[in-house]
Amino acid sequence: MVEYTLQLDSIFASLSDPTRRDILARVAQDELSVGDLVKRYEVSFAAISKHLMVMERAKLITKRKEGRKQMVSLAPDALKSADEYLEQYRQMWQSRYDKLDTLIK
Amino acid sequence: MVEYTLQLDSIFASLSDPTRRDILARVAQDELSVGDLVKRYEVSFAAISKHLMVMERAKLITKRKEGRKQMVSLAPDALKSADEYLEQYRQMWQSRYDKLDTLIK
DNA sequence: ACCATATTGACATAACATGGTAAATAAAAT
DNA sequence: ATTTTATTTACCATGTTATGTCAATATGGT
Repeated sequence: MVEYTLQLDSIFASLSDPTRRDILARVAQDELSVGDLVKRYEVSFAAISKHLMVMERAKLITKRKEGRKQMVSLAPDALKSADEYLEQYRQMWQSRYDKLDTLIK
Repeated sequence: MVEYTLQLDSIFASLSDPTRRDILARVAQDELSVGDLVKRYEVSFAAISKHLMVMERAKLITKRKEGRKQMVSLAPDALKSADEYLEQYRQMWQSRYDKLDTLIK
């Protein structure tokens, strides 16, 4: 069986690393260069560059050349498919809460 | 930096595997034994058992002993923290759409 | 007690992830 | 043209994951 959604594999794999989630949160606020990001972590330039590649493959971020810098920002609709995936389950626990609500009243 | 949310690490890591997502979808529908699940995939009993352990650690599923079987079901609130995580970003792309909407009108 | 069924544990292995250093590339500044 | 700055690649070590086989354990049926 197993769905055909390779997209989700890479998105969720990206999100499973705390450094990458942190990077995502930062670039969602401001566009930042790779070097800007490196300054905020204890790891090497190369390590961050690799995290960014993982995130770019998952289409969570986009890069834009600006002179010799690479500016990183949140991709439009970055987390949309992840969200759509959760949607189905959201309805389940929502309805569970609704039932609880009803019981309470 | 880097958040303290180890919970999210294991949830997203769990979801990054298509077999595990598929298992989740199945047990969200019905409670199934480990053996029932094994029948649906081409991999070994042990492999499925391990996938289930990963998902159990992430608190996505729960197991319940019934005789010599282990019945697997979706954990209550399984994906809630993942959903809460996405929530912040949801607002971002939502507002982007709203702006687009405004432009169109 | 014995056998069949269901599941996990131990161990092996191949693949992949992560992170380091150093070399390579690219663009800007001098 | 050379140097400096920004970033990526290549290469290496280590750790983790996915999966397999086979042994061990647990439960239920006869």
